[in-house]
Amino acid sequence: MTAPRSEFLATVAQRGYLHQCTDLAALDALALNKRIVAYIGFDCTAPSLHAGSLVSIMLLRLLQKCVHKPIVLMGGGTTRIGDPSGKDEARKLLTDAEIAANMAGIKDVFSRFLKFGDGPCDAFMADNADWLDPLGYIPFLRDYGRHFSVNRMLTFDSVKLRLEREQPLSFLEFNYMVLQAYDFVELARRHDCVLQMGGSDQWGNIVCGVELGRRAIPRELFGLTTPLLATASGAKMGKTAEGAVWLSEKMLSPYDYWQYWRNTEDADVGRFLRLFTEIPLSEITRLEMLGGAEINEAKKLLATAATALLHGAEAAAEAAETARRTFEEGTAGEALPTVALSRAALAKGIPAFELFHKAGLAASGGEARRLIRGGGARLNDAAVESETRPVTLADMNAEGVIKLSAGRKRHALVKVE
RNA sequence: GGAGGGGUGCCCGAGCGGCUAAAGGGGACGGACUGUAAAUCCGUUGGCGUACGCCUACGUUGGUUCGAAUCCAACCCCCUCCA
Repeated sequence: MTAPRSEFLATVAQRGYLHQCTDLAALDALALNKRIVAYIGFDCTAPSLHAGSLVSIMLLRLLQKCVHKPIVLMGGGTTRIGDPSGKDEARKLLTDAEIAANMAGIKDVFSRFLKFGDGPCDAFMADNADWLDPLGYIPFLRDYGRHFSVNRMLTFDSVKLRLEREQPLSFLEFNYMVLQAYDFVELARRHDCVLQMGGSDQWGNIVCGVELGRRAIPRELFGLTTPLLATASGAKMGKTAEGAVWLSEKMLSPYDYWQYWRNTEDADVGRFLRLFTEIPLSEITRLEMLGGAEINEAKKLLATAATALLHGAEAAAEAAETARRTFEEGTAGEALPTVALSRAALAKGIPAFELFHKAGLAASGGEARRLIRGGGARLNDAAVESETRPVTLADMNAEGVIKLSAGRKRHALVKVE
């Protein structure tokens, strides 16, 4: 088909958000003529979202910028079942209190990216527990369950994967698809929502909703998915050694968030700039042409722009400055993780391995010892020779700080409290 | 309900009475090389102790044995085939 003409879909296509769409031409025509309402659903399985959800978040933000109306659907009800898509095993069931707490954390993330309110394009947050909870199960099955062919359901990847791997799929999980489809219909009825978006792993669930809309309302609904992101070398987005790249500063500092983007692989820079920043496309085209070491400039822009969207321009600038001081000047910046020790403890001297452990640069004393033995530990930029070398007040520099490094990238500061 | 197979470290997976904190691979971390990239090569990879060492660990609980991840019993869970 020809390129989309609506501002929203044209941008979606140009910036790399588009994977599949149920009917791109018809949706484009709709988006061209009127304000559309679209939603993406989010699980409440963790107290925050992580970088893996960022494509979806940015997509809702883009929708709003194009003067359409985004709905963020919290899966307060469906989280009680657990989405089997892409998973080998059922996840453990969360309590209602955990779900409520997680929901609060996720709301906080969205408040950074979307404008909420009562205006025509203001974002709006829905919770499917509102309609799933009061729903009696038997009437539900009578009205909607009959529209689902098990044969058809078995052909969807999410189900097929489990069956092929001979992993059990409980009847409860099997229901997830039906409930998510029903969410779409309910949002269409209540809020005139015509489009559901999501990651490509949600395609089956989304198509189910579109089909249910046609049969049960009936009404033409649309689905659009984003590509499932992996780095150029195949690693999953949003995961690092320490775990997920969380979008909450309580779980991942702005500095570490900045570092995550700064360490993007060369081959991903252009793609990530398009998806995770709002830098104009013409500028991105120029940036991704940079070769060799120059591409590092593009990575810094990516890191600062992405961090500014989430944590604000000030925190992003501070992270950038700390990184500049740490890596380019070889000194230390304010945003590095810090441990405070009592003057008395330092006066007495602390074995180096213990200090590295305390500073969070090693998970255990043993790991710290191995780090030192392997030559990866540095104190004020000088290699630590002995595992038990006492670290004392005499090691403090002029600013009263001791800088610890594990490898070239991980640093921490020790201060006297 | 019957007959088989299986549950091992972050993950996969070998081991099937002592030499086993447990092969191999993946991942991760550190080093070299670089550009805070990728690829490659090298090293490390349960906890605690400076150290001979101690503690914890092979689904759970007991048992046999000088000694068990390895043998026995019961229980829990998973898979396959049959009814």
